[in-house]
Amino acid sequence: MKKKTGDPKQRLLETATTLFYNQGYHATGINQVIEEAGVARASLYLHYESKESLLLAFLHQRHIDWMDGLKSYTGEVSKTKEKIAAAFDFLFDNNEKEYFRGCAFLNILSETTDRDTAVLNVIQDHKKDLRAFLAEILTNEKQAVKDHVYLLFESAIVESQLYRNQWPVQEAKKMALGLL
Amino acid sequence: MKKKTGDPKQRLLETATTLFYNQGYHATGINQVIEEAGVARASLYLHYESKESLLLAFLHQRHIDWMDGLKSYTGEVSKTKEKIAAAFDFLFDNNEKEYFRGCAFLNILSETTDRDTAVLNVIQDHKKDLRAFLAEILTNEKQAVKDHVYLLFESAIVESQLYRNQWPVQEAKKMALGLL
DNA sequence: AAAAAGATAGATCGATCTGTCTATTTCTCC
DNA sequence: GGAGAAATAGACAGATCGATCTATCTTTTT
Repeated sequence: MKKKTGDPKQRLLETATTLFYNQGYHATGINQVIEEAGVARASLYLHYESKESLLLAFLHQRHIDWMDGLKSYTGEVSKTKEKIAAAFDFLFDNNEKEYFRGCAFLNILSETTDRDTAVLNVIQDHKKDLRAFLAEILTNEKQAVKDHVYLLFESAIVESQLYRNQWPVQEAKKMALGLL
Repeated sequence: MKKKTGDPKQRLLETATTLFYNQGYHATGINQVIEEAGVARASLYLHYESKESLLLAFLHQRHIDWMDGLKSYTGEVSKTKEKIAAAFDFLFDNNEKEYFRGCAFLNILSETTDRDTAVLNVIQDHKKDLRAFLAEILTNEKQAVKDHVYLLFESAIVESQLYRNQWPVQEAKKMALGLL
């Protein structure tokens, strides 16, 4: 029993976020979640009907928070190139803050089969939103450039997680800016 | 009990490959492995000292097989551009054969924490080998181009898994060839 | 103050988990 | 055919899994 601030539902979501993100979904047991959230077992099932619904709640909240973070970075500047640069800087800072744990959605994707359609949909929707957001910044660019920047952005996330190093973010940033 | 061809050790590795790759490491239990391999429980621990060592054997074999497959594609042609095109074609065909299950190494990476140093090392070594292999094909190109192609190659894998669609492979292929 | 809702601890469920062990059978090789 | 290795089935251990349930306590609302 650790946390004690906020209401139980909020603490469960926060704890699940930390655990699912840092050790994975299947590697995290419900017992650990309730223990670290300081919440009774029955309270979990009062607010979430199953472990999977807790996962969905986590992904949903993560999408909001992550996109908000990204928007706060790109919103600080006005030019297209600056916004793209800011987007990569967001990845850079995230890596520092979250110890190169990579993309929460892609990580869960790896644990997901085609049968988990609800989970798969949330993940795909998140990436579609991200892709649309980048495309809007690049509104005056050709579709090929929009796609290209998106693909570099994605590999920056994955590869920095893989190598536990910022070089993919910095390289991908240079390449993306070079396309504009 | 399903498989019955080949020796038990081989069947265990084949079954573990299928299961770890398609449903994930933590989602796969040892019981399912031995049941589908048609092998006694004791036989598993005769050949592999733990579940993790079976995972390491899977990753090791997968590295060999996957790189062999890649080399057989690029070995068919002689020009640099053709080899890069062939590398992306390999991804394309892999997606068809393996139902967009993506990169075995990146999938396991998502289930791996910093404490699993043995697993993490195998994954990083695989990607280093891949990167070196692409760099060798691009031996006459600048380092920035080598890195760029590598990053596009990686996102082609990840994004086609995400969308269950070949467009990222085809787009990344065009972009990579456009750099040369 | 009474009623309703929220939260608690903890027992319990059946299933599954990784790993060990024994005892028996099958195979290989000389 | 005989010795030794390999493989087998299956019991077993001890822990954990996700989920349900009861019964009690606390908080909020009216």
